Amino acid sequence: MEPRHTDPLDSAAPHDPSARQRLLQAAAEIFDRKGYASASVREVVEHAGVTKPVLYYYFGSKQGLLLAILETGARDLALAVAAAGARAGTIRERVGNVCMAVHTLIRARSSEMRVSHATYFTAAELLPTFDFHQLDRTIVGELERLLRQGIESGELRPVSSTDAALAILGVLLLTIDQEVLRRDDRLDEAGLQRVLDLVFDGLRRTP
Amino acid sequence: MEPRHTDPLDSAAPHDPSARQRLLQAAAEIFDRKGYASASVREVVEHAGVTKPVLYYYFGSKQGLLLAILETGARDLALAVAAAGARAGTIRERVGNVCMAVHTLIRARSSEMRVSHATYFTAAELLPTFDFHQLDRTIVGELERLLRQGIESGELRPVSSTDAALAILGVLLLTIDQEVLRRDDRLDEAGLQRVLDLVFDGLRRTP
DNA sequence: GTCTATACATCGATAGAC
DNA sequence: GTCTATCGATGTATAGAC
Repeated sequence: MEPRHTDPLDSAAPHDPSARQRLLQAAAEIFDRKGYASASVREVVEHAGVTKPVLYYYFGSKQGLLLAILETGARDLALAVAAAGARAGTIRERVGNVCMAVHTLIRARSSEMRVSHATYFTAAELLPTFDFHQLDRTIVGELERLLRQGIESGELRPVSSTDAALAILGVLLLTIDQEVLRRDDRLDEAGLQRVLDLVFDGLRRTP
Repeated sequence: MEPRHTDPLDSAAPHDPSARQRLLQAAAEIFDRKGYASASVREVVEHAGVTKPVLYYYFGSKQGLLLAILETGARDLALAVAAAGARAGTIRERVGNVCMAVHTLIRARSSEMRVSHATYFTAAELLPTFDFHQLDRTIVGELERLLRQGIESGELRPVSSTDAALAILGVLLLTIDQEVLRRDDRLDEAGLQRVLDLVFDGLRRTP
């Protein structure tokens, strides 16, 4: 009877392979709707169709369940960004690909991503030991790498690649925030592309 | 014995003028550190040096206390943005003033602002009835108004003022997120200005 | 592995005296 | 207005049977 919660990414389950996965999905939905702290494990297990000891068997604690959600989300986001940045094209296109990939992933996995986003910003003292900073560095690092390439090739102006990455990150944060908030006037992919183009082309009138 | 919590912005208190204010400050710090849902009223009143009935006398409930924090924060932020945008100068300077004002206010009142920010993103179902959307519209509206002026005067390119406002909002969100997360590499005012300049001048090399 | 039943703490909020 | 004392509900987690 090994404790399974030592590796929350392992998707195989000893007896009922679906119980663990159902718990993850149910938790994402409930944590999203009521907030992690306000959600009760009773609600989660009922929504997942299991009982409390099942949750504690797989995840060890309520926090372990949250941690598993954060880890899968961060892993998939990092993978999507790396894949999008690696595709061929101009730097502007490749940066656009990264932004679209993030946008798409958040839309596709909204509950998990909203839970991750909320956790990111809520109560450092309460947080489980999860290195959001590493995810940050991965994404910003990928942007900075692309922009530095663009500067060296002459496609972009010779500015600080760090500052440029932050400018792009701003557009990314805008998209993320809007998706997370489910704003009714939120940007679709075309709108995201328009704003991104503004950052590349500038607002100032060139004389 | 009128219930005072009908107007959370009223700063006058019947007997002990400091008790209400001390509760607001203590709550901001505790909600910031542990999260609203995880913080207990016991902790808050102890940290404020009062007893539970005092809290319920002034704010009616734990949620009423949160609401009072959100309202003062939103009011002051809206006032700061309006004042900064009204000052004379080029549009680029005035937009810069707005961003700096937001940046300054968040640094000065970090607990309140972090609590507001976390609430903004956490668990719509749990949220008190607070119209964050109105604050959003105020800030974005002010940006859009300024940018439209800049477009009409010829200082800026003839782009969509809505898209341009979103591009600037991205820089603002970047600043806010960094301050809220207390990142050690977060932008100071000079850095914020550099990123803002990049958005005005563009990343692309102009041929 | 998964169940029933429960232990045990803590929560938000209030009653009633002063 | 502010106190002490407490209520009733709910929380996470676990013991013990199977």
